[in-house]
Formats: sequence, C-alpha cells, structure tokens
Amino acid sequence: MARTRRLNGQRPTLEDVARGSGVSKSTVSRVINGEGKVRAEVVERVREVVAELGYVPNSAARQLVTRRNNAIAVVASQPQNRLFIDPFFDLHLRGIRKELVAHGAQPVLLFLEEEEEYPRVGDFLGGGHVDGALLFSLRAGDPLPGMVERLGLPAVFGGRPLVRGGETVRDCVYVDADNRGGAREAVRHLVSLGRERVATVTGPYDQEASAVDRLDGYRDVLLDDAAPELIERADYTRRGGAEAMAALLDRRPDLDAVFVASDLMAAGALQALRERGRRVPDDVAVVGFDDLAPIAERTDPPLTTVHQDIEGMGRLMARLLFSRTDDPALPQPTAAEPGALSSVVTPTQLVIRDTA
Amino acid sequence: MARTRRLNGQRPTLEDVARGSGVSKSTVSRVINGEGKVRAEVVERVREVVAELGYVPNSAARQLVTRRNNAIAVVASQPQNRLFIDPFFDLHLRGIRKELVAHGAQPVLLFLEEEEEYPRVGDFLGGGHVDGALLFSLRAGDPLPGMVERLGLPAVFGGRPLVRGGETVRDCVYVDADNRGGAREAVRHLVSLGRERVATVTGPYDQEASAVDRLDGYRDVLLDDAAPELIERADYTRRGGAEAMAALLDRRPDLDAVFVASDLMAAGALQALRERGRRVPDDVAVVGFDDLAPIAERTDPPLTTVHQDIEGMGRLMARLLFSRTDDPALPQPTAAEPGALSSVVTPTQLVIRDTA
DNA sequence: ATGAAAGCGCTAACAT
DNA sequence: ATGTTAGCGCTTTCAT
Repeated sequence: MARTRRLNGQRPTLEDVARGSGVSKSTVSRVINGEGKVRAEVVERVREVVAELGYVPNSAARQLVTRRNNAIAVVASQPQNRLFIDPFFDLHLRGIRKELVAHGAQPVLLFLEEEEEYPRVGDFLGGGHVDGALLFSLRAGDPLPGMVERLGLPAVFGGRPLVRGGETVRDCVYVDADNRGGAREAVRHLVSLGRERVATVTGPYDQEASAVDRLDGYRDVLLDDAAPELIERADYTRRGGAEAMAALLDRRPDLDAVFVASDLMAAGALQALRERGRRVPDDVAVVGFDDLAPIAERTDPPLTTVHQDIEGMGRLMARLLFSRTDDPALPQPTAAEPGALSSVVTPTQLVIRDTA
Repeated sequence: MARTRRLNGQRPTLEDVARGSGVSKSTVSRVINGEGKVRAEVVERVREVVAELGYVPNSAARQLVTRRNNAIAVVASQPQNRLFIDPFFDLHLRGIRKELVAHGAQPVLLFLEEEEEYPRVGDFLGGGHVDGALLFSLRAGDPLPGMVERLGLPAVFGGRPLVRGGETVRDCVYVDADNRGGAREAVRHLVSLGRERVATVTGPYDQEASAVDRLDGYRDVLLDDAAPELIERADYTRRGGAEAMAALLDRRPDLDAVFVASDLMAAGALQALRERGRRVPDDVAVVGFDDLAPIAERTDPPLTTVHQDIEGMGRLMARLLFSRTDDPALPQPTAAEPGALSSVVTPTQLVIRDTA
C-alpha cells in the first residue's frame, strides 16, 4: 500500500509520518519518545509508518529544543599510534565504552594529534554535538581542560591533568589511581625484602602526573636514600625502560632492586638486566606498575607489579559524568563549592609474582 | 567594559553577539562564516564580542538549515582490541584522518563491537550528526552497507564489503587494493624461482573479501596444481599463521614455497618453519602480503611481500567521499548509473627482500 | 488522548 | 553593506 511518500529525495520528517498515519506531529513525537498517553492502536499505526518510511529522527532538530542528544565525546590527545600500542588505553577505553553504552549513550571518539586541531575540536565540543566529554591521555599543559571549562561542557578526566605554566584548571573532575600510594607499597616491598640500593625508572614526569606521583611515592619511602643517581627518567615505552635500566647499571653497578614505573618499561628493564647478566630477582629485584595482563604475566620471570583497575576507572569516569549530565538541575561543580561531584582516586594493589 | 552578558547561565547565542556589537544577527552570521561583504571595522567589533562572550556556534541549529555540519563518521565494526593490535588499521586510519582534517572536516570515530549496538549507531548516522561515513573492517554480511544505503548517507567503504546470504549491497563505493593481482604476482614470483610445490596460508575467506581475492589470485596462477592439501585457512593473526604453517608441513612435508596472505601470519609462519628446522628461503620460500614496515622489515630473514599503499587508500576513501558530499547537486550513485563516482582498486607491488 | 502553535539558534533569500 | 523575515524538524506548553 503506497502511502504518502517523500518524492523529492529528502529524508522523511515527523510531518511525513504524521500525514502518513493521520495524526498530528505531537502524537507521532509522543510515540517516538515512548511517552505513553497514546492509544495502543495509534501507536501501532505510527510505528508501521515509521518503519515503512524509514524515518529516523533528526537529532539536530531535537537537540535544538531538548539540549541533549545522547552522545558523549571521548577525547584523547596523544599521537594515535601511541594509543594503539598501549594496552592501558585499550582497557581504559573498553571500560568507558561499556558504561556509556549501558546508559544508552553513543560514544564518539575524537583523537587530537596536532596543535592546530584544537580549535576544530573545540568547536565540535561546544557545538552541541555531545552532552559531555570524557578526556584522557592529555599532554602536560593541555588546553583541553580550560576549553571545556569555558564551554561549560560537563567533563571528566582520566588521570589528573598536569598544569603547566600559569593557567590553573579550577575544579576539574578526574579519576585517577592512587599512583603515589601504589609506588610506596612497591618500594616498601623491595625494602622489606632487605634490598638496600633501590633504584627507580620513572615515567616522563615533565609530561604526566602519574609519573610525578609514582616518583613521589618512591621518595616517600626512601627519603634521603633516594640518591639522584638511582633515579632515571624514561618515557613509558619498552625501549625507554631498557635504556634507563642500562644507564642505572652503568652508574650504580651495585644496585639490588628497581622500581619501574610501568609494566611496559619493566619488560624492557628485564631485558636489559638479562643482557647484563643480572639474575632477577636474585641479583636485582624488580617491581613494575599497571599490572597489564598481556605484559606482566608473560615476562620472564613473571612480573611483580602494582595492580590498578583500569577498566573500572574507565567505567567510573562515565558514571561520574552521568551524575552530572543526567540531572541538568545540578549546578556546574566549577563553582566555589565542589558540589556532590568530585574527583576520585582508586586504590591500587601489589601483585607479587616472581621478580620481587 | 561590561557589555551585554548572558546572566541565565545559558551559552551565548548569535543574538547575544548581535546585541553586544550593535548589529543584526545576519551580519554576525556573515562574520562568523567569513562571507566578506562586511566592513572591516564591523568585523573586528563582532570578533571582539565573540571572544569576550566565548561564543561558539550551535551546530545543531546550523545543521538544521544547511544540512551539513562538517563532521564525518569513521566506523569500524570489529572488536576494539583487534583493531588496536593491527598496524594496518593504524595506517589506514591515519590516512583517513589526514585527508579529512585537510578538508576541514572533523573525524568522528565509532566502534561497533556488539550486535545490539547497530540500532544506536544507525540512529546516530541517520540523525544528521555527520555529513557522510567512511566504513571499514566490516564483518561479512555486515548490516552497515544496507543501513547507510537506506539512510541515503554518503558513504565509502574500505575493502569490498562481503555480502552474505540474500541482501545485495547495490552500488556501494569502496576502495580496495588489487588483492587478486597482488597474490598472482606473489605466486608467479615463487614459481619463477623454480618452486614446484607452492602452498598457501589464506585469510578468513568466509569473513573477508581480501582473503577470498588473495586465494583466487593464488589459484589463478597454479590452476590444477593448487591441490586442496596445499591450502590452509587461518585468521590473519600471527598465531593462526604459525598453526596453519605447521599443519601444511604435516600434510605436505615436501612443500618448497608458501604464499602467506598477510605479513602478520607470515611472521608466524616463519617461526613455525624455524621450529621445524626448515631454512628460509633455501628449503621453503615465503612471500607475505601487506608490507607493514614494523613487521616485514624485522622478520628473520626480512620478508618478501606484496606492498599496498594503506595510508593512501585511507586518503582516497576520504577524497571519494568528499567528491560526493561537497557537491550536493550530484546524484546519489546508488541509482542505476554509477555516476562519476565508483569504486577504486589500487595497485600492489611485490617487494623482494630475503625470504623468496 | 490528541492537536495547535510557539520557539530552540541558525542561515538564506529578499529587501533596502 | 546591512537588516528583516521565514523557516529547518523537532519538543513542549497549552487547549480541547
């Protein structure tokens, strides 16, 4: 049965569905949005026409009046391939997506690689395409926190954003692991094993808060024993970990333990130790950080490391965001008062395997 | 200087900017969209107010009238971690993003993992959020081609979509490498080397067109010599390649060459050959497919393989899409006539290293 | 339970 | 060069 059809090649609108089913636009709208208060008979007829016409609501029109569109931006400002290589990112994103999808929100991914992409992404975020944003893997001093703040876009960060030079991010909400506490536990474990010259391979502490915090945790425990030559900075990559380990061994051939601030770097460090003929853990005890199964369980020997619930942190970010976007009455927590919504630091846990 | 400000906590609109700078909405709109025909003096004043108010255009409102919003969806329907592991995806996506960004379009990534995500993604794609879609890594029989067709959304596919059971994708536009030709060249090379029992490890030819095509290329050359026991199917993973190679060696210990349908699988195959004590290329010559630098250049020995310009294919997809979205006057090439726009098959090239 | 009408923020004729 | 006006497709009072 050929009902009213759009002949002009345009997509069908609410109006078309209304005509096709002999009711008003309001009624169709009610059916689409499942508002009840419509006779079952009418509901069915409208549904038929919707299917027949292939009608899909135009969310621009809808957003214009409701101010929402059920999409959440997930933003990562890091070179794409760095993200793809990193199992951390995979897990984190998985957690985020699960929770978003469970809430019926469409996750929309945005990658930022170049400096000049910020304005365009800013326009996108401010343009009403999304109800909120989840941002992570930011560079130090990233303009993103300031941008979402200015836009008044509800946002939650993964990892405490590291501010650089001047501009302070006022009340940005973030989810982060207890990096400092985890590092303390790792180093205390090494000390409790009787190790006396505990070195550390750090992350890029000029770039990432997690690296700063893990180094601070190391210092908390060792205090004055944390000699500068026992500390070597690397970049969270496997190769960087190997090189840093080699440098440490050159400077302090007598070191008997090392806290490596990520599993990936620890894998590199183990390799460097092997190449230098050091036995692990007999000569040198090693503790990593992250507990990424594909790495920590497969190193030789299996890695003692600090566990963090990465997927859970992703889910938490999403839940925190929803606590804001779901109730528009809630005030922006950017005000003086932090509101019901504040940052969360999740616990870590030492997982003892065979390297320490 | 305190000009007119929004006091109600809402985001500023065109109207606010107009009031603040003492001109009409139209003029502000012209300034925003850089249409010229506005006095420099006025332009400057408007720009000031825009900055002062932190005005960002609401693209929902804009989309409603222009039908465009400068965003392109990039859709991958594969388990997220499969994508992240695969260097192919990284390169492909890089090419796509580069071209999109060069055109001033915002790439918006959507991942599909579960069956039940399709409706939501369909609503998103049909909801006017994006001007077009670039889709790749589809599963066999994926509903996506049918969906975008029905929505009338301009789309270009990466890799020829494999139809399964019934529904044919009418005139879907895709970019694909000359998989069949490349495979032919690879196998011909092995034959020209004097190899007489050339086996093949195929991709999942029940799932991906590329696997079908590469197998067809192998058969094209060998004709009746392509005995069933010389053909072993795998899944484009390293482990799968190793297992398939082992199976082939069990069945035909006398094989003297193998065409492996991806570099990742070839890496696995080389390992299996080594474990079985076969020398490469002396005992068994090996040719791969893809020419992914991080793999092909680092295998031992370096891999002879079929090169395809993956990043270029990504860029091409984007360009093809723009040729459609840029000129709305152009008819949908879904009509009987293919129009100026049709699929592109890009050439491949044999890269001879040390395994054949 | 249903319809009529207003309006979300913007652009695009059409005036001037 | 600038302003006025009429919608884009939808939701949402407010009537009925």
